[in-house]
Amino acid sequence: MTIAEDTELLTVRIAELYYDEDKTQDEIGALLGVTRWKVGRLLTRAREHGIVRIEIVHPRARRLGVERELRERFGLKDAIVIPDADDLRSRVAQAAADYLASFRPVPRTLGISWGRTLDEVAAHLPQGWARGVTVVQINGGVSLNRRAGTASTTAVTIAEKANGQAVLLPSPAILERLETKRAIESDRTVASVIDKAAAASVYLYSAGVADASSVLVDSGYLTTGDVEELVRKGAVGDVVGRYIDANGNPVDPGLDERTVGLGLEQLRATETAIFVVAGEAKHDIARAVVTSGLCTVIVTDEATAAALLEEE
Amino acid sequence: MTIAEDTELLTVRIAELYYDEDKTQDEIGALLGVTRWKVGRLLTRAREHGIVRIEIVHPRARRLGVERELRERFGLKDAIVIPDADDLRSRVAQAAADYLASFRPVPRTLGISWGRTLDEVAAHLPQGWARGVTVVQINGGVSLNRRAGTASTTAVTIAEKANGQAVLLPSPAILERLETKRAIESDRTVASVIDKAAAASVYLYSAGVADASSVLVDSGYLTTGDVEELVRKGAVGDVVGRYIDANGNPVDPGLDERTVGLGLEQLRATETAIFVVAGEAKHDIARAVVTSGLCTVIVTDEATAAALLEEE
DNA sequence: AATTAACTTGCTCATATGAGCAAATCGTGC
DNA sequence: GCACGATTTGCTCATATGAGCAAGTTAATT
Repeated sequence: MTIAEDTELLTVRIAELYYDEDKTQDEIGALLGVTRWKVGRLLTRAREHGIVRIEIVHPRARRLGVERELRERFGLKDAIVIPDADDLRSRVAQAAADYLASFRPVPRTLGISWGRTLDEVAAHLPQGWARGVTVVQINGGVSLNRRAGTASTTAVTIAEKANGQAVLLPSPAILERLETKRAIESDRTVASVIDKAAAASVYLYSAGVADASSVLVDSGYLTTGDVEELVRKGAVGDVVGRYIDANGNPVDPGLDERTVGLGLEQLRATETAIFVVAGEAKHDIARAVVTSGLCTVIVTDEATAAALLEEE
Repeated sequence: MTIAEDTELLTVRIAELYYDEDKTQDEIGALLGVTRWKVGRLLTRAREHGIVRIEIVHPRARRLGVERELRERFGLKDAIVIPDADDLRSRVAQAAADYLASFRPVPRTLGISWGRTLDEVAAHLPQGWARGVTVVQINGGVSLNRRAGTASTTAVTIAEKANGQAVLLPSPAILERLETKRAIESDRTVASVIDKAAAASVYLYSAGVADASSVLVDSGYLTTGDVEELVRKGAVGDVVGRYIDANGNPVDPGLDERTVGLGLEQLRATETAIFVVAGEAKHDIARAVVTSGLCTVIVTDEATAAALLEEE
C-alpha cells in the first residue's frame, strides 16, 4: 500500500521532529495539528516503508533477522551472520572467534580442521578465551612441501590462548594407497588422536572450494588435474579434507577412503559442528554443507546467507 | 569518553536486539544478563556515539538541526535546509515551493525576482497553492535578446497556480543612463508596479554569481568585461539585479543607481524576505546576503548551510 | 440509492521508557 | 591505607507509547 503524497510529506516532517529533534509524539501532534495517535501510526509506517532507516554501524554488528531465517529454514542450532563489508573473511573470522569464546558450556575438547579461515579465527581469539580446552585436529594435514606446521599452528594457537593443550594429528591428509591409510590409522599415536577427535564436544571447521586454489592442491596432496576430475564428478568443495557434491556426499568414495580423519557421518552425528564460511566463491560448498546437515551452527556473511536463503 | 571494548560489544548486541528484533529493554536485559536500566543507558550511548544511526531517507527530508543553528546564528525568522543530494537545485526549489505554499498568513502580494532558480520554484509549486495572490516583479528584466518573457513567465506561473494575477515590471533591468532610468521610473505604468512591489508582504528571490554565467550577462545587460570589473571591485554576486560585495553593499553605486526595481534597503526593511540559494558556487553570495540582513528566511542545501556556519 | 467491506480515527488501558536520586563502586592522589 | 571526587548502579516515579477496540468514513459493488 502506497502512502498518499501529502500524508507522506507529513510523515517526513513527523519523522524529523521525532528522530532528529527528540520531540515527543504529543508535542509533534500539537505542532502539526494531528492527534498523537496519528503521529505514532505514521511513525510506524515511516519505519516500515523505509523512510526512517535505522542502521547499526559497527565492525561487530550482526544480522539477527537473517540469522533467525537461517536457523528456521535449515534447522540449525545457531547462525551468525555479519553485514556485508570490505574485509569479509576477517569479519567472519572475528564473529566465529566471538561465538566460540562465548560458547557455553565451554567445550572440554574442541575438534578443528585447518586452513586459511581457521587460521584467522585462531588469530582473532582473545588470549584466555577459555581455561583449559584440549584442541584436537580432526583431519590430517602435515604440509608436504610448504612451511611445515601451517596446519598445526592453528591448533596450537587456539589451545594456547585457552591455556589448554593441542593434540596434533601426525598424518598426511590423503594417502596414495588404501593400505597405507589403514596402516597409519592403526598406529597407536594416530589412533589415539582420532579417538580423541571423535570424542570432541564441539567441532569447528571451514570448507574449501573445488578448484586449483584449494589448500589440498597447494599442499601437494592433489594435482590441479585431480581437482578438475573431481569437479567433473560433481565436487563443489571440500570439508575436513573430503570432497563432496551438492548433496553432501563424497564425490569419489575411493579418495574418501584414503583420507585420514573424522568421517562426514561422524560430523553429521555430532551435537555441535560450527561451520565458518565467507565469500562468494564458497556459496556452493556452503549450500552443500548446510543442506546436507554437516553443521549445526553456521558463521558467515550476509551475501552467503542470502544465497542460501534465496529460492527454494 | 570512549566506551570500553567489552561494553561496546554488549552495546552492539543490545542495539541489534532493540532496533532489529523489536525486543523490549526488559527482555534484552534478561537475555544478556544486565538490568533494563543499563540496557536503556547503553542504547542512549549507542545513539550518541553513532553506533546506531537513524536516517530519514526521502526527497523532501530536511535538516532541522542545521536550520535551528542558522536561525540562531543569523537571527533569521526561518531557515529551510535540505540534505545533500544529487539534484540540489531542484530539491531546494521544491523546498522553497513547499515553504511558500504553507506560509501563513497567505501573502496578499508576493514580490519576486527572476532567474533560473525562481523558475524552478515556480515549476514546483502545486496548482492551487493559494487562492488569489498578486505576484509582482520586484526588479526589471525584460530580456533584451533571448526568448522574451523568460522573466515574466515566472511571475505568471506563480500567479496562475495561485489563481491570482501577475503584475509585470515593463522595464529593462539596468539602463545605460541615469536620466533614462529616472524617466522610466516616473512613467505611470512602471511607477505603479514599483509601488505595488514596495508594498508586498512577502518577497521571494534568489541570487546570481558574479561571473560570466550571470543571467544579466546572458540577457545582454552587462558584458563579461563589466562583470570582471565588478569582481575586481569586490562583487560576490547579484541580488535583485544589484551587485554586492561581501558586506552586502553595492559595489558600484553608479551602476546600482541605474538598476530598476526595489532597492536593497527596502528589501532589508521588509518583514519577510525569502532567499533561495543552492550550490557551491553561491556560497559567497549566500554569506553576503545572510550576514548583511538581506533576508529573513533562507532556503538552501546542507553544504551551503555548513559553509555559512563554519568558522568564527 | 443501498449495502457491504475495508480503512481510518479517537480513545482506554497496560506497558515500556527516561529523568532523577541515593547508595555503591571505582580510581586517584596524598 | 585512606579519603575524596567521579562514575556507575539500582531504583521510584512520572511520562511516553503501542495494542486493541468501537465508532465513524470511505469506497466499491450491486
